[in-house]
Amino acid sequence: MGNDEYDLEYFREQDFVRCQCKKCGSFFWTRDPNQAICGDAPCATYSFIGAPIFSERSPDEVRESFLSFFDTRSHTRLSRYPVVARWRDDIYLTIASIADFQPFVTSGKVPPPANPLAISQPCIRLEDLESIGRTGRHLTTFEMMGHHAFNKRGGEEIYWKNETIAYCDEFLQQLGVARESVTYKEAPWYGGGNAGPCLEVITGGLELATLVFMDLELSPRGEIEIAGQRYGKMDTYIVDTGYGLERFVWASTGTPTVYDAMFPVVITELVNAAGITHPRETHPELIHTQASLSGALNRREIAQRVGLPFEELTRILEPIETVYAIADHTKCLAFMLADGIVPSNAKEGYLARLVLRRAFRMLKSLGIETPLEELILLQIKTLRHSFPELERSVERILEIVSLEKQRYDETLVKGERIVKQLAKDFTGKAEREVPVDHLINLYDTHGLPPEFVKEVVTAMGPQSNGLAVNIPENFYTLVAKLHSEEQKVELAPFVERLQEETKGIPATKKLYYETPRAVDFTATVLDILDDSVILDQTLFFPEGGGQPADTGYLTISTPEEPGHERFRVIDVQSVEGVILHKLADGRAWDIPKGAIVTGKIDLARRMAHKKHHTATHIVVSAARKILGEHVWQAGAQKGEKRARIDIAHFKRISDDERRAIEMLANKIVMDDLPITTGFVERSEAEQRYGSRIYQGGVPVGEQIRIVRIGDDLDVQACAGTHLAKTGEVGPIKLLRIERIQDGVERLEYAAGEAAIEAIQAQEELIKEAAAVLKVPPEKLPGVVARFFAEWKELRKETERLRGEIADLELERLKGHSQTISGVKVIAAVLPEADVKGMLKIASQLAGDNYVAILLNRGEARVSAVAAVPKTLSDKLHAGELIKSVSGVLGGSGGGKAELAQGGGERVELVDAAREAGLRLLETVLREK
RNA sequence: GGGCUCGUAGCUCAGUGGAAGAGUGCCUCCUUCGCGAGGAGGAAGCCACGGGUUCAAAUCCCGUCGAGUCCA
Repeated sequence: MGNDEYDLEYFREQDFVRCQCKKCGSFFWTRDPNQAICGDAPCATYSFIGAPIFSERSPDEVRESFLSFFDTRSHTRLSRYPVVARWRDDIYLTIASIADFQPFVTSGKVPPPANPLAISQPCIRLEDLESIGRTGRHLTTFEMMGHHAFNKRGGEEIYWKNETIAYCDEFLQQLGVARESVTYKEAPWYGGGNAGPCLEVITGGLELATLVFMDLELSPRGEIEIAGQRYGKMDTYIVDTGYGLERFVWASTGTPTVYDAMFPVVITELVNAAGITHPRETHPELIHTQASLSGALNRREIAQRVGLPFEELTRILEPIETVYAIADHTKCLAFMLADGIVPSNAKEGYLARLVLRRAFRMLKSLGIETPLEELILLQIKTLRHSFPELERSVERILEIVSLEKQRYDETLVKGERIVKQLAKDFTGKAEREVPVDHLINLYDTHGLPPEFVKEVVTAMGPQSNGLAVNIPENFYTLVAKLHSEEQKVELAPFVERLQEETKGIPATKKLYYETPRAVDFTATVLDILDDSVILDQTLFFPEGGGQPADTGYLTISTPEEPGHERFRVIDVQSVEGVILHKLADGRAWDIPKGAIVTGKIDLARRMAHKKHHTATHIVVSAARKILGEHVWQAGAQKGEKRARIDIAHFKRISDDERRAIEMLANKIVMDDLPITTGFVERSEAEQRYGSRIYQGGVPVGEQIRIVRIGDDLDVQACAGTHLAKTGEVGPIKLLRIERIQDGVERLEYAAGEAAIEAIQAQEELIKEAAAVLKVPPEKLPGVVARFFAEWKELRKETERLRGEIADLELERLKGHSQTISGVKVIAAVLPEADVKGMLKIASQLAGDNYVAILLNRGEARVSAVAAVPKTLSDKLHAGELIKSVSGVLGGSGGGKAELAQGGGERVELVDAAREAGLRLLETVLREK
């Protein structure tokens, strides 16, 4: 990016000068020709602490003044998007206002909902979690106020750089910011695959806004290099501005931190609950100085500047910093949970759990008893004027947070036991310090942060035997390193090639939408690609949205020879609107280009898919009714015999809920509601139905296909084939529910004929089971329970009887002993005995100073047991003895010196094995 | 989406290839005016489930189900 990017008419007209910062060397534009530094942290300090830049404004006032400023300048005001970015597959959270329009609007594939537009978008960023509360300016949740203009090369330009800066200048002046105090700093921006020149808008040492002129995208053959990657010009160029709402509020109050400006109510509540005093009251001057310097210097440097030991400064600041962080986290959670994130061990749910657990930990560290959910509700109360929608979710938030608290407490209790056990394991060892890899392992597998491990070990006192826990500075980096080696596989080049090759081919006409009930059609062959045929139009539905492809036949028809050759269609795929029909046995090349073909789809298969697809919409809508508004489809797969959906829910679905969902789904079927489908303008659909239409994913294109059941009972953007009325689905049977990850439940169900088949199969199972027991099916549970109880009784009885038999055998065998070299020996074949019994007999014989070799004789296997009295066991190893006996039997064996077992399959050699054992005894005992 | 743990008596867990264990709780009896407590004895296990390897599997391998946790 060259310097000319910033050499703008507006700057020249307004008598700006371009200067270079004496400290950081970056270039900036200012109306003050004597300005030496860029004015940004860390080059400058905050000059507005205690001296607001303009008159005090509430968050609501700042937002309204921004939006109405752009209202009157022909921008359309948009309502906010959710903080969870469901429309994107590359990020979980909405991290900027422009994120609402990526990737399809920014790339030009989809027109913007309005142009130009203005929005105040709540965003969540968790990258700097550790800094929250400490720096005075970092927030996990902030509102990015943005005005955006989407320009297309060759089209009419909405506006570009000059207007953007003029708007900014004017807006700041309207608020009362002095013209000369504003600096525009050049700061090339890149991120998320895009890049472009950018100006940071700074006053009072604080960056209030960022004006990005996005016109580059990642491109391997691009001419511009930024941070080691190559970028090329985009087909579009976009004004992407971000005005930090919280920064404006802060600048208007001049409080020590942005938290004091944004969360006065929550902070007061927390300070009281913790029984501390805000250091603003106890150390007003210190706080003023430290706040002013906080953008420019680190904690150690500030301590030096104010003449306090580092530890002393930390002691004063730490409690209030924790309060700040809790205030921040409660707002973050209010948005996350209200927008439907379900805490989980994976995906966006994990991020919610991360924040929840940090909040729990911080509350505990301050000794605050107030439940977290109450603090979140307090946040919602203070936010309700701007975001009334948060209040709708209060009940669910209460339940989720208290459930999470319970889970958190459980892992801590469990963690404490694990750590104590670990400490015990170390008592015998020479090491007096827990190795780092142990700490990493505890965190990775059990979620126990090293600080917690240290706490527990310290609390053990003398019991820990002086065990030390030293936490390395870079602990979390080490954890990250552990995971960094997992690399992802690249997008298959195959798909890219297909995209390349289908570029010149017109999109296939989709007859399956136009004539949904048709079975056959005629079409012209446009091209052949690999194993696939491309037609000008088709009835074959390509795989997509969890619905498998249609199958069927293509038949070549020439006027002379109608229907002379038939080809099986085994798969159908859509590549950028071009539909590929894959033929069996690679026979696509047997069809000439330009040929007229007739196609016929497998109707039974298509009907089964339709039923399962419509059933999917019905089940999701039923689940939403029964479980709550947060239920969100996380994935789906339809088939001929069954279908499944994954939905977000914060606890296991109970049997009662399962039955209620099944019943409601079938009621929707019985109500025989009409299903309407049709293409609608994207922005119109979004405005009318909200983001719930994207349950099944976000389609590309200006027009999206909307499928509605009844009177908006369920509305989704969906490309699949559907029935005309819910009654056609037939019965819906929930087959099973499994939890595929924490917070995500998978429902499996069958619809139509498949449902009946599933019910019949279940019936058959019960019938078969009942037939075995010769009882009527309804008696099954009772009888099975009784049988199981009886089986356990009998097992115990057998055990007892075996013991008795062993005792009897013991006495009998003693009468059959022989003496070898002065040692009493019993070697016997006990045809009926079991291994356990033989072990018992043998060990008792050994207790009475006999050497025992016992063999049983099963149908296919001989088991052998040997026992040697303790006094002899150093001379004669029972394991060795049994090895030689078992060797004869074609097997092996082993065990302890006093008791061993083995066996083999040569049943006919039992007696030979016994003899072999005796011979070995003779040899060994003679040597003794 | 990927990684790592775990599933054994009602509960908490040991056992890592050769006879299923401990602590705690439970039951009975003894001691005591009674309670707390102490002593003696006892009951309690499909070692999650299904395969495989082996003479032998709670233990090793594969799969299923259930749970925990970290990372993107």
